[in-house]
Amino acid sequence: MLFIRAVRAAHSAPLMLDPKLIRETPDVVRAAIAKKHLEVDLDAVLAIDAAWRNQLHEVEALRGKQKSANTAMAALPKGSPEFQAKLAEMRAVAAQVKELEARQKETEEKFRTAMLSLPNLPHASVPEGRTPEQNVVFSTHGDVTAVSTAAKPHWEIAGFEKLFDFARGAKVTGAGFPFYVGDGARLVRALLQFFLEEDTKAGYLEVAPPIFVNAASATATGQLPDKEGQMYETTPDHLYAVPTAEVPLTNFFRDEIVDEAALPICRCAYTPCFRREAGSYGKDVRGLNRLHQFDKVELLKWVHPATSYQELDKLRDDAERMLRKLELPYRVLLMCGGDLGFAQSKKYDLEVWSAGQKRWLEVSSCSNFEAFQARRAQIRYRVKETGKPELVHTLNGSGLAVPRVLAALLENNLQADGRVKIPTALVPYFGKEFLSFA
RNA sequence: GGAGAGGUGGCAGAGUGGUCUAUUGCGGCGGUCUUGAAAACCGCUGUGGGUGCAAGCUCACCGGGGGUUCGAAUCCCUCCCUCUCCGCCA
Repeated sequence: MLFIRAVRAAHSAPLMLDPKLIRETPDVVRAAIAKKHLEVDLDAVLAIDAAWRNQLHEVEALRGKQKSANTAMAALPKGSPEFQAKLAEMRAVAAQVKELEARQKETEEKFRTAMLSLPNLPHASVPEGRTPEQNVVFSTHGDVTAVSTAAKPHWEIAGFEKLFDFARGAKVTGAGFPFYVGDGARLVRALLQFFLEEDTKAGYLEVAPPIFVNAASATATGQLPDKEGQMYETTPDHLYAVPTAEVPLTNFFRDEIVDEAALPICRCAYTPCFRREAGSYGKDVRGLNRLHQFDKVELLKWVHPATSYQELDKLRDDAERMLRKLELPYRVLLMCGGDLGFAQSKKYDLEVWSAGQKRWLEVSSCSNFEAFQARRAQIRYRVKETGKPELVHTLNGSGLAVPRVLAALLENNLQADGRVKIPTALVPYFGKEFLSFA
């Protein structure tokens, strides 16, 4: 039932790539898809497209016939023999239209489904590569070796379970839904406040969005139909708990035309994020590394296509700045073609150094979607010179995700006496200089 | 949750089966007049698809979906949303 709804929403939505791009320069599209190391039968898509256009022409010709017959019949007296003759003739045409239209709609649905299988095309600056190992280390910040001797994984810190109560969370809800208690809760609140203040200072307008969305919204940002099993879904209203604030935020301007002068539009939003993480059990799930519910501030931009890559650099730097202020060592990865998401044109990952686990934790992912999401969500701006609407480019990135920043902070700042030193920039928000597990 | 009223272009607001190719007004754009502006007057006005080098031509769109009919903004079914009143409630 729900699946049908979702699919219907997807098909009524416009396509994700410009069909003209595929018709006119199929080789460019083929090369771009190859860079993402995805298997797509473009020729099949083109064949369906050609069939659909043929059928469209047939239907249009018949509809034109109906239209002119209409005006003719309107001028004739109802009972006249001419009227009767025309009526009989048009009865047959109507039946034909009905049949052809049904066939054409069927083909159109096939075409849309095929189009949904086509990924967004990677930007020219995206490095070649198939696996995560082939991502490029774009930059590294801070000293990774300095704090590594005394550190231990955060879940092994004495008293950890008092502030981060996983056992009771599991009892009350399930695994991956911890309670944050005392200084634990206080630190979460301090980080969120810090992030929102920093983002607001950087020019992002704060928004508190709904944390449930409908199927149409989830489809526009690409959660549906592909990732349906990754979201929590409500009964009986069939709403989805947001996996990220990106979903409600991006949909804010869905089906709207914004002012060209208003671009770039920059917004930030805190929401809890809900992810089922189906299929990821047993892997990197200890402690705060991977949760079903976590807190995150998301950064989102709607920009003019001409400036979207400069805006991506700025967005990435806005996210990075917070890690610098928190004095956490981190690195920036530039994702290679094979590790880029389906919808992204270019993506940077920010990874914070986890001194106790001795590994990098992803805390932000900054992406340019170009017009991919905007086409699906029909978000456009009016070009002043031509007066015509054009698709905006959308960008987003975390700014930042709380639990992994928290994990790194606990591990990197653990003192010999068992307390955790709060970074100077965070002290005004936390209210004290040390977090205590006692 | 109950009862009622509605949903039409950027906005306001007509239209209840047939030149609707959606009346009109406001706003916006262009022009005439003017030293300049205002006023007045004249013209233009949305979105998407297909086709074409282009001008253009063509089809669809009156909240969404479906149906009746030769023909639907208009009639029927269904879903969504808004407003008013009642009830409940943080």
